[in-house]
Amino acid sequence: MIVAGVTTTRERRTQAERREGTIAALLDGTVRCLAERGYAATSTAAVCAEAGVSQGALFRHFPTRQALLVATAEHVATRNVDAFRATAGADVDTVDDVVAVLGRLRTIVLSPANQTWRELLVAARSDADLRAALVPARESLQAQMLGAAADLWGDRLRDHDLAAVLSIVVNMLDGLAFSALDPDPAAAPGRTVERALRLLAEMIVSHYPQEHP
Amino acid sequence: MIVAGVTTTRERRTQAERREGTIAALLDGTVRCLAERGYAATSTAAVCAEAGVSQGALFRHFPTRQALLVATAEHVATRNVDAFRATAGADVDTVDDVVAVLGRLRTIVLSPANQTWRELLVAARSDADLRAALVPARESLQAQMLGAAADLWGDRLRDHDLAAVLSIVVNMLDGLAFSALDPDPAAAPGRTVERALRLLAEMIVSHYPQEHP
DNA sequence: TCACATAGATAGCGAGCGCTCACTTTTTAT
DNA sequence: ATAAAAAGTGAGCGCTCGCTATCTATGTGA
Repeated sequence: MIVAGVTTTRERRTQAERREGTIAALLDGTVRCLAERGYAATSTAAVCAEAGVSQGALFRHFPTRQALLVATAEHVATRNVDAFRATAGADVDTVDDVVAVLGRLRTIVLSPANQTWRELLVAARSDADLRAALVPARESLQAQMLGAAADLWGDRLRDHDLAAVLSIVVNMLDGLAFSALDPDPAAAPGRTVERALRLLAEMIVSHYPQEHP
Repeated sequence: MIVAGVTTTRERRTQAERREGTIAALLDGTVRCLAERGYAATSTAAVCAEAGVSQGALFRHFPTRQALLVATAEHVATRNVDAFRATAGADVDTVDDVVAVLGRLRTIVLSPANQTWRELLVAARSDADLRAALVPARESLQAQMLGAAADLWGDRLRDHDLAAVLSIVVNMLDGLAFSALDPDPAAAPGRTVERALRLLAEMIVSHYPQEHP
């Protein structure tokens, strides 16, 4: 005990603040574990070590490991949409514009938050409960990405093509991220990826409705 | 013991035949486990149950679980190339031709053999040894797919665009397969995938070098 | 035929997993 | 001030995992 008037360095927090703090630490720890070590190595013990809390604290707030993972999925889903929206507002007039946008989208897709989301998607394939829990987050994510794509290309592509272009772009970038065997990005021989992205940009721009000069 | 002349139902096999038989059973069992239950649930016990052999038999032929998985990866890599090559030889003159080819490629990508390969790719991301072991198979796979693509589009696309188109197509199909949350394929709302594939086909055909009539 | 090498089966070990429980510490309500 | 409630701790339980040791069955070469 400390003499009155000289407070300890430990700050006083309400129960709600403590609760939110450790939950946030657990979610962040889970994201880091999933992105760095993968789904299988994301044990409750590993998450707790990363978050700096005890296992008892984890199981106070999440009844099961899967509940923690589902909460993490919803956590990163919102982050991913925000990052995706941030790319909107750029120009997409020329091929070079589109190449720049695709490059920025690529770095977003390779980010830890997206890596986490992908890890959970794969795990959900063999886990019916996780799969069901991921569906809502996934649908809202897709809807919001479509909205962001409309901001980008809304006056360049008709609605009919918008969703299709979005599907091509994000699935290709996801496919690249999934099957990247080299830890270093852009280590592919001959810069195939760069050429593929430029070709895709050319294809997209050439499908803009013709303007009559 | 049975009287001479009346052989038992059990056939007599050489040691080499027994060996190859159980190894083949183990590899097939591993493929089935990976495709149906996923990487984490592909335990040595599960594989042995699927293959109908004992754990002792498994560890006689494969010193470790990872060795079994690496062998399985090389096993399916060759299968995948064969399936991919089989799509070559079709026409790709019209948009409808290309749509048909993309549809066939899509079913190949969704096959169990490819699902297995994808499961191993993801696991390799957080397992340096598995990753290193997968690199050769992956490179030969890419090279052979490029060869098959040349058979398909060799006289329609110049070399410069060939690898780029291949990258777009297979990465998009892989991305679709990776992030498919619905067990039923083509259950997406509004047939977005079909429209995306058709748009991609249109884009590819419209990038054929112009012929002067 | 028979000693030997190879193939396969079975029991079980140590480690790590998800999770529980008895307990202490901190905040809140009276 | 004090009792109740909530948050957080850490030892440990039951279980499954990859893997080993020991044993039996089967084919091989002399």
